[in-house]
Formats: sequence, structure tokens, C-alpha cells
Amino acid sequence: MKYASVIVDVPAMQTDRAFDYKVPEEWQKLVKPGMRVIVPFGPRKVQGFIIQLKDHSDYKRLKSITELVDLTPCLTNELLQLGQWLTETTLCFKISAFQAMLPAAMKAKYEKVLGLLTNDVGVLPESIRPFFEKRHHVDLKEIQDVVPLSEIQKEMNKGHLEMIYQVKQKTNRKTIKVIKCSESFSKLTKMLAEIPANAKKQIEIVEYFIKNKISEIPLHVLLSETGTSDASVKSLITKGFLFEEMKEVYRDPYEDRHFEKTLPLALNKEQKDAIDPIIHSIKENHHDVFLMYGVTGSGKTEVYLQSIEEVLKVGKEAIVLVPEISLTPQMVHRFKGRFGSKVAVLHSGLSTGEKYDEWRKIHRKEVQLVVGARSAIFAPFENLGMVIIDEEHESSYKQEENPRYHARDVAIYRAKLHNCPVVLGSATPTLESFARSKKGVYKLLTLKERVNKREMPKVEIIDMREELRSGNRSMFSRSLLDKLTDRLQKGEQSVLLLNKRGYSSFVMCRDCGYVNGCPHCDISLTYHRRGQQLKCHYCGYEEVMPSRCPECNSEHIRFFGTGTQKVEEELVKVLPEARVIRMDVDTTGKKGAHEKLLTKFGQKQADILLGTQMIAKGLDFPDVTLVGVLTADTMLNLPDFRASEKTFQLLTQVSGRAGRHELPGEVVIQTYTPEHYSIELASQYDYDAFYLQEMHLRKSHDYPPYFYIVLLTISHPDITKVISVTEEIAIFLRRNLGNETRILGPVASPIPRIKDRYRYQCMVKYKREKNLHETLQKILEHYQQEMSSNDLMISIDLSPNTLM
DNA sequence: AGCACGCCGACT
DNA sequence: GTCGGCGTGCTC
Repeated sequence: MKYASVIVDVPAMQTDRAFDYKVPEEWQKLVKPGMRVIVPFGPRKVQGFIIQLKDHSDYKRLKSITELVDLTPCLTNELLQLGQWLTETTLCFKISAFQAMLPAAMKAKYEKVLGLLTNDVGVLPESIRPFFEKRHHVDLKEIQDVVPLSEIQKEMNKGHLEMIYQVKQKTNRKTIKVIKCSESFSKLTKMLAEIPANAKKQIEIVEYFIKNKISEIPLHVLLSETGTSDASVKSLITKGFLFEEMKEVYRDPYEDRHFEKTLPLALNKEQKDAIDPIIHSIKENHHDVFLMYGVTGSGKTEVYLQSIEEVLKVGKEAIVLVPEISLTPQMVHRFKGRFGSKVAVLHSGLSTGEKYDEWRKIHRKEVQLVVGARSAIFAPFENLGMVIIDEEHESSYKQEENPRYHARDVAIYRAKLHNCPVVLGSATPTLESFARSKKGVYKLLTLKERVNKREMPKVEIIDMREELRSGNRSMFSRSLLDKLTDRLQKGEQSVLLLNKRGYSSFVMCRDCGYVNGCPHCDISLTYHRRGQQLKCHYCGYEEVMPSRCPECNSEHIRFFGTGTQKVEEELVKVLPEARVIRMDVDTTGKKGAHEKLLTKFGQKQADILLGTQMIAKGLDFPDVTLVGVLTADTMLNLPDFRASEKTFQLLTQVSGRAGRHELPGEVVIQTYTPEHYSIELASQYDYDAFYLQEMHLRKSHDYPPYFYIVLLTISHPDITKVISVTEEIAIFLRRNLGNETRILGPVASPIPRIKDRYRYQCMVKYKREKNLHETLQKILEHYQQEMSSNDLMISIDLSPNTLM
């Protein structure tokens, strides 16, 4: 007899352990750890993952596995182990760890159906009867709004009805009908004579098969190619010429795209020096973490591509992480162009089904390379030869919900197991990574030269206070305007970046200073021109823009701050002849809208690309010779110890967008704090100086990389409850952690209320703390009950990206 | 998380 | 006396 330990799909502390089940005789030989199963759990059925098989269980009253969902395990042994590690390092539930590793399509869906147990519908009360007149099964959803649950329960007790718990899959495999020939072509040719002469279409179809030597074709293709209808096909099937079959297909998002095959480029000296140690690691099966610090345009991607080639040569697989890849179709092109069908692509722009299909290509070993966003780090490769993380500094590699993992940490963990290298690439590495490379923990590879030998574009910093003093009240400095005009005349393109993070357009009364805030969150509402609406970006609350101040009834209520829409309007006023493409959440909402806008810009159908952060990444257009940053310092005032670092990164990245090709580029940075070191040093492309200065600051304030931090955020609808719990937690932390560890708080969160829940936080700063995980675990256990019954929430982030 | 069980208040 | 409120505890 075999027994299976199963982690069930019930994310709660009390169920966060394995439950044992009997494996029915017929599956004894089939079951393997890592498979999904459906098991009875209490009165219902749930999905779960087998984490272990054993010959013995201590538990007496075991139930049996109801169903095997997978025929081959969807989690490899390595991923099972990785799940355990994730649980421990991020303090998440085991089930959440496993689910994070798989595409959303593989998460189960639960439905309840009422089944009729009696042959006489007449015994049912009038309210329920109509539902069962024609059917024996009715979705509970359908009936529960009309009939009170108690009534249904009564019938169940009487034995008239039963509750059936169903576990369904979210997405099914996509199948299409294909038509095949029943006979050989020569036989078909002879058989043609049997078709009546008036059945022209049927003859046409059979001839199509013979002429094109096709023995199998999807039905819809056959119909459109031959211009026939399925009636003719049907009759050919009954006559025995053809037969139909269901065939599983992949939903390929890049189906209709052609990728030009590219060949490896010759590497320059710096690139060779960088790739040699990587190749050495690959060949020697050695685990190393490389930090490839290369200025924008220094040809990092080519180094990636050629190292991957080495990985594939030795028969291994590679993972490439890119930040939110849908933004950089150019990147997909480069990988698909070099490696063709060996590549799977995983990113948020794909539908659930498409992601599932890409994942299955990996699972079935049909691809050796995956290019994707954060979660692609869990690709079920078993022979991993390298992980590349491009734009290593990007904050999107950290998941901001449970499990709060950082893809970089997962990459290093996996690479250690596989004895293979990790390559972190960036023009602006995180301080953490650069510090590690200085200590020799990571190996530093430096690319200082741009491949085209072009100088980095010249950067001009404009002091907007100065502009204001000399009477320029517009959002464009005179210099920026001059340069835009100049580009327009020369037929060159410009990119304008509106750095909006933490600064959006809010509505304020000029008379009394009243600001429209969200009634559920302590945050001001954001003005949206579409429909003159005010929206809360945290809870989705909406209201119509008032014409008078709700407080003092004044009519002088206006929106402040600068949205892309407003910039666009101004731009049209000052440069009426310019063709502008605006990219922001409003214009890129629809799937593929992004790419369309970028393609349009690439084809020079516009002169100026105006957008938010999203345009800073990876764009590469030959005719862009001017980059303007409208307000460089909006981020600097956020309560975030990484604010300077992020500003520096953004400015450096965006400057790299100009003059990447033949034409020299120029950058204009507008700011109200030109003296800030992150702005000044970004304009000089002086990462090293920035690193030193910022490290100095981090050191004096006990921030990473000198200290690790943990952020505990406690929330509850009742503010006194939040404060008292946070205080208790702070006291507990102080009592249990070492005296070199600093505990800050309780303080109100930077956003003190979201969705009617008050938020307080506590910060732990530590260097070495062996009791940390244990102590945090104890806190979670202690408040477990209140968290499930009393609306209390405690979230713990063991290495927060921001403190918001 | 669900769901059952169980123990107290307001109704037939 | 019963229906139904939600606190408590269990799920292999």
C-alpha cells in the first residue's frame, strides 16, 4: 500500500501542513511526488500537490485520493524543494509557494452543484421545484440568490437534494478538429471516380489533399483554402475518404509573426573579457554569480545571446528574466531571432491560456530557453545551465504579494543546486549587488564602452525654479522647447518622460486648500480627464469631478499636478505641428496597444513620444536624438530609502534612449532640485560616485546593504486595535531579538488607510539575527485566530523594496 | 478557507 | 419550544 502526503489548496495557517491519503490500487504505479491530485477534505473536495509518497502513515482514518490531475508531475523534485525554501524564507503558506511556481491556469476552480436525489419533483417546495423540472443538477450559484440557503439545507436533510462539490480546471487545453486522409494518395486518386460528378466541392477537396500531398490539415484551414463548407467534408467522411480527429494545439501568441534569423555578432574586447568567465562557469559546471555592469548600449544582450548558445551546446537549458517583457517586444525579437522555436516566452501580456501553453512547452522539454518576467524563474527545467537577469535593478523582480520573493534570490538558489552561473546585468546595478561584487561575492564584469563607440548623450540640467523666476510658467523650459523645435525641423524624433510616480494630478480648492481625498483610503483622488472623474488608485473608488468645493462652495476648484494628458495639451499649444504619441495607462489599456504605439513611433509616424516610466525601458529607436525629462525629482520626496537610487536609475536609463545609432543624442533634465546628487551624478553618468555617496548615506541611516530590513504592516478597520496590536508586536520583537537589532515603530504607514483599513507598521533592521524567522513565525501564530476571525491582517516583508 | 457543531436570544 | 445568530474547532 502506498500513501501520499498532500498539501491542500487551503491557504490558512491551520492547514499549512501535509495531509496523508491512501493511493488507490490502480494508481499505485502511476503516482509521483509533484503531481496535482483532487482529494476529499472535510465535506468537500480540493486540489492538492503530492509532496511525498510513503509506505506508512501514522494517521488512522485515511481517505483515498479522488483523482489524479496530472499524468506527469507538474512540480519537479527540485521545485518541491524550492517551494519548501520559499515558504521558510518568505513566511508564506506552502500551497501559495507551489501555486506561485505554476501558471494561473493550473489553479483549481471550485463549484457547488445541487443534485436531485428523488424521482418525484413534487416533494420539493415550490420555490425550489422549478429549477429541477427539466434537470437533475443545478449550479448552486443559480439558485442561491432566489432561494434561502436554509430552505435548501432542509431539503438536503430530508434526502431530496445533495450537494456535489466539484473541482474544475481554469483553462483547458485547446483542441481543434483536424481532417486526415483515410487512404494513400494513389488510392484516393482511384477513388475519385466514385464521387458523383455533381459533387464538385467534394472532388475539389480530395484533389486538394492529393495535389498538395497533405495527409492532415486543420478543418478551418481546409475550409478556407478550398472555399468549401463542412457539409462536403462530412459527406466525404461518411464515404470513408477522410476522417476527423481532435488534436491538441498551442495557443501561440507569436504565431503570425516572422522572426528574422540573426547570427552571432563579433564581440569586442570588453565583451570577450566578460563572456569568457561566464563560458568557463558553464563548461566547468561551476556556480558563480556575475554582475555584468555595462553602460547602456554596451552590448550586454549579445553577451547574453552567445552565453546561451554555449549553454544549449552542452545540452542544458537557460532562463532569461526581463522586466515586464511586453514593454520590450524588441527583446523577444532578439531571442526568437537567434534561437527560433527553442524559445518560450512568458509575460503578463499573454492570456491565461497562452501562458499555460508556453509553460507546457517547457514542461514537455520542447524548448530549451525561456524568456520571461519574474515568475519565469520557476520554469520547470531539470537541466538548468544558466540564469540571466537583465536590468537587475528593476523593482518588478520583487513580488509585492505573498509569496514576497525576489527573483534574484530564487535564481541564485536554483543555480546553486544546478551548479550553474547566474548573470545579473545592468547599467545601474542595485547598491546591494554592486556592494556584493566589491566584496567578491559576485564576480564583476564591466562593459564601459558603447558598441558603436558613441559618446553618451550630453545631459543638460535645467533648474525650473530659475525658469519660473525669469517668467516661464509653462512646463517646458526654453531650452527644451528650442531643442524640440530643432528636432522637429530636422525630422528627428524626441522622447519626453513624465516621471509621475508618487505624484499624480489631484484636485484642490484654491480658496480653502481642500483636497479631494478617497473616503476609504487616506490618499488624494487622481483626476482623470475621461469622464471628468476622480479615482482612487488603491481601492478603485470613483466620483465625478465637483464643480464647487465641497468644503467652502468656492468655484475655484482645480486639478493640480501634471498628467500626460495635460502635457499633451500644452505640447499641442506650443508645437502645433508636432505629431505626438502619448503612452500611459489610458492609452495602453488594451492588449497589444503598447506594441502598436511603439511600432507607430518606430515607423516615424510621430515626432514625439510622451509617456511615463514605461517608456524608459529598453526602447531602441535610431532616430531618437532628444530625450526630455519633465520633472526629474518627483520621486525624491517619497518616504522611501531607495528614492535617490531609483531616480538615478531612471535618469540614467532614460538618457540611454537617445543617440543609440548614427545620430548623436542629447538629454534635457528639468528639475526643481538640480543640486541633488542623484540628478547631478546621473547627468555625468557617474555611477561610481553615486554609489559611494549613496552607500555613505545608507550606512549612516542603517539601511541596506549595511542592514537587512523587515517590514511588518498591521491593518484593521479599527484604528485603536491596529495601534495596540502593533505596539504588542513591537514589544515582542524588542524582547526576542538581539540587542544589535533595531526595531522602529509603531508608526502609521505612509498611506495610513486603504480600503477602510488603518495601517500601522514596524520596521526591523538587523545584520545577524538567528531568531528572526522563529520570532516572526511566533507573531503570526499568536495572531492567527484574530487574523481569521477578527479582520486583522499582518503582512511581513522580509526584504521590502519600498516602505509604502 | 469552508463547513459543522454548539450554545444563547427573539420569534411562532 | 424552534429558528438562526456567529464563536470554536476540524479538515488526512
